[in-house]
Amino acid sequence: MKHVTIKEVAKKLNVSVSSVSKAFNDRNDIKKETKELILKVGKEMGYHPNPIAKKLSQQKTFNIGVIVPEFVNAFFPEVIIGIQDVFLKRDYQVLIMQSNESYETELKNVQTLEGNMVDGLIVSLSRETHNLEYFKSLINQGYPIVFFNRYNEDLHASKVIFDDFKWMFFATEHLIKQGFEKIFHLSAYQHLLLAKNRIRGYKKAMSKYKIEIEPDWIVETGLFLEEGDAAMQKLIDENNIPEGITCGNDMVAIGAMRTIKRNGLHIPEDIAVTGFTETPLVELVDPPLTSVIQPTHDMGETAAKLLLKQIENDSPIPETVILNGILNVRASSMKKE
Amino acid sequence: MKHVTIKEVAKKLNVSVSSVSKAFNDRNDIKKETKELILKVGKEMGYHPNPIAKKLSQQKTFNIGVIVPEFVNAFFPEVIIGIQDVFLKRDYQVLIMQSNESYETELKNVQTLEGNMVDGLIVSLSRETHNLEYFKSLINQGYPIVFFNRYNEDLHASKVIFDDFKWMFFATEHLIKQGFEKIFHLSAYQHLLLAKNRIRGYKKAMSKYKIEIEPDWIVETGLFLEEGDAAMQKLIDENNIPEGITCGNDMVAIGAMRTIKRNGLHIPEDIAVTGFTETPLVELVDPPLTSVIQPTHDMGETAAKLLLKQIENDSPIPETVILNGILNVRASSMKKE
DNA sequence: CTGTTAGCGCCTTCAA
DNA sequence: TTGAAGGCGCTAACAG
Repeated sequence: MKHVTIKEVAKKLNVSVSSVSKAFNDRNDIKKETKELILKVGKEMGYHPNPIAKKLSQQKTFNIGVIVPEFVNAFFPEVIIGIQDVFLKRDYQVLIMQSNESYETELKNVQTLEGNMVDGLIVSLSRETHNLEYFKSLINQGYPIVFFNRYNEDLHASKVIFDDFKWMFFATEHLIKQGFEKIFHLSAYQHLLLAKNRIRGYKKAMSKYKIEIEPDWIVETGLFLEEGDAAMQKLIDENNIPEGITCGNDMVAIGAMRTIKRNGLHIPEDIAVTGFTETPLVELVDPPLTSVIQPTHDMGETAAKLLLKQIENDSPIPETVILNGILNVRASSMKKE
Repeated sequence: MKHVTIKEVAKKLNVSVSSVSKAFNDRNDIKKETKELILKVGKEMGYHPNPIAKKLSQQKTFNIGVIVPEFVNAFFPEVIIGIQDVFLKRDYQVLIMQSNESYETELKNVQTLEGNMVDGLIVSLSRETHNLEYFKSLINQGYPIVFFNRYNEDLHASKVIFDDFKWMFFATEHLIKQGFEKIFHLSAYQHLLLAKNRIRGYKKAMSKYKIEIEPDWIVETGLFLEEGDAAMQKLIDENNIPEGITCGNDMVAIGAMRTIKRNGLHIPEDIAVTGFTETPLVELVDPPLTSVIQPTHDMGETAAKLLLKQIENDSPIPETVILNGILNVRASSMKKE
C-alpha cells in the first residue's frame, strides 16, 4: 500500500512541494501553466493528497460522524439517508457507527470518530447510556454535535425530536373517540425519555376523558415482535383483557395482534390496536395497523442542517426542533358499525 | 476543540515527549514509576493520543471500513452486525458508509475510507458499479479487501457469497414437486451476478423437469414492494397468469401476493409464491411466505475473518467462501390436499 | 509566482 | 532509562 507523495511529484517536476500543494488545492498564487502541468503529471503518477496528513495540518476534515443504537429497524436507516442527502450535496462524507445499544461501544464510537477528527457528530443515544460526561465535555469545548430521537435533557446541545407526547395523546384519544375505554398502553423501554413522553400522552388523553387508569394498564415491553406477543399473552392469561391498546412501536403492536388472533379474538372488535413510528409493515398485516408516521427522512435532514450551521457559523446557541407526525387511521382501530 | 497534546504533558512533568509516548504505548524501555506517573498525570490532564497523528507516523489504524449499497432492507444491517461482532472483540472499530446504489458515491466512500487509512475494506458493490479500476488498483497494491454478496468476477479478491444458483434451484424445484408447472420467475436487477445466478437456478430446475420456459416467464423487477405489485398486476392484466412464481426477494414476493389477493385470486391454490433472502416479514403475511434463509450474520462474520486474515498475515491468496441457506417451506407454496 | 521552512502530534531510532 | 532529533505527508506563512 505505497502511496505517491507530494514530494515525489515535486521531485519529478523539479518544483517545490508547496507548488504541488498549491496546484492540488486549486489556489491562485501559482501560474496557470505550472498548475496544469503539475495536475497532469501528478494524476498520471497516481497522486492523491493524503487526507490524514491534510487533517493533521488543517483543522477540517469534511467528514461527519453519525452514531445510532442499531439499524435493523428501518427507523435509523431512514434518518441516516436524510442526513446523507444534505451532507453529500456539500461534499461532506458521512461515517456511520453502531453502538449496539451499549454505552461502552457508544463511547468508543464517539472517541474514534472524534479522533478521526470528524467536523461534527450526530447521535442518538444508546438505551444504556447513563453517563453523559464525555458528551458534556465535548459540548463544553464547543464541539459541534446534535442529538436526535434519543437524547437527554441534561445535554445542552441542539436536538431534533419528535413530539411523542402529543402524538401518543392523539393515538389514545382516537381510540377513546371510537368508543373504547379500557385502553392499555404497551410501552417500550420506559426509562427512555421518549417512552416517558408517550406514557404522559397516553395518561393525558385518558384523564381528559375522565377514564381512570389502573396501574397494570401500562405494560413495559421491549422493541420487538416477540415482546409484543409475550405482553399480550400475559394479559389474556390473566384474563385482564383490554378493549384497546396503544403501543409504543409497530413491532410490538404487530406481535400483540398476532397473539390476539391466535387466541381467537378479533381486531378491532374485541381489541383495537394502534402502533407508533409507522413502518411499511402496517399495510401488510391483517387488519392494517393504525400508526403514527414519524418524519424520519426529515428528522435526518433537520439534524444535518443544524449540525452544518454549527460547523460553519459556529453558532453556539443550541436549538431544539420538534417535528410533527401524522396519525394514520386504519382498520385495526376503527369500530365497525 | 482544543486537545491536550503530548507536548503539554511532557512539559508539565518535565520529561521528554518520547517518555510520554512510551508510557502511553505501554512499552518497557521506561522505568515503571515514571510510566505510572506519566499515565496518571496525563489522564488527569485529559490527554488522549491523537489518532490522526498516530496514523500518520504508524501504518496501522485499527479501523476497518464497510461499504454497502443501502441498509433499509434488513439484509445489510444484519451482515454488518456479524462483521462488528468479530472486529469489536479484537478492538477494531468499524466505520460504515452507504453508497446509495451509486457508483460515484461508492468511489468516494472507498477513497475517504482508504484516505482515513482504514486497515482494510469490506464491500458489497453498488447496483451501478461498472468501473472496477479503482478496486483493481487497490487490490494490486495488496490493500486488504473482501467483497460479499455483490461482487464481480473480474475482481481477484476474497469474497463470501451465497449459492444463489443452488437455492433458487431448490425453490423452483420445490414448486415443481408441489405439482405446479407454469412457473414464472420475478428477478430483481437482472444485470447483477447474483440475479443471473438465480435465473440460472430457476432455468436449471425447469429443464430438469422438462418444463419449457416461455421468454416472458422471466420478469424483471426491482427490489421493492411496489415493483412486485406492478409486475404481478401486469401479468394479470395480460391474462398471462402463472401457477407459481419464484421471486428474487421477499419484498417483491409480498408485493405480488398483495396484488394476487386484491385481484381475488388465492395463494397458493391459484398462484403459489416463494420469496428469497428471508426477512421477518414472511411470518407476518397471509399466508406465510416460503423463502430461502440467507445466513446474513454468518456472512458478515466470515467476511470479517477473511479480512482479518489478510490484515494480520497479509496472505495474498484470495479465498472464496460459498455459504449455504435453508429453504423454509410455508403455506404460500404448499398445494393443499 | 516560486520555494524555503516551520509546524500539525506522534512514534521511533539512536546516543547519551 | 532517558531524551534529542528526524520523519510521517501536507499546508501555510514568509521571503525572494
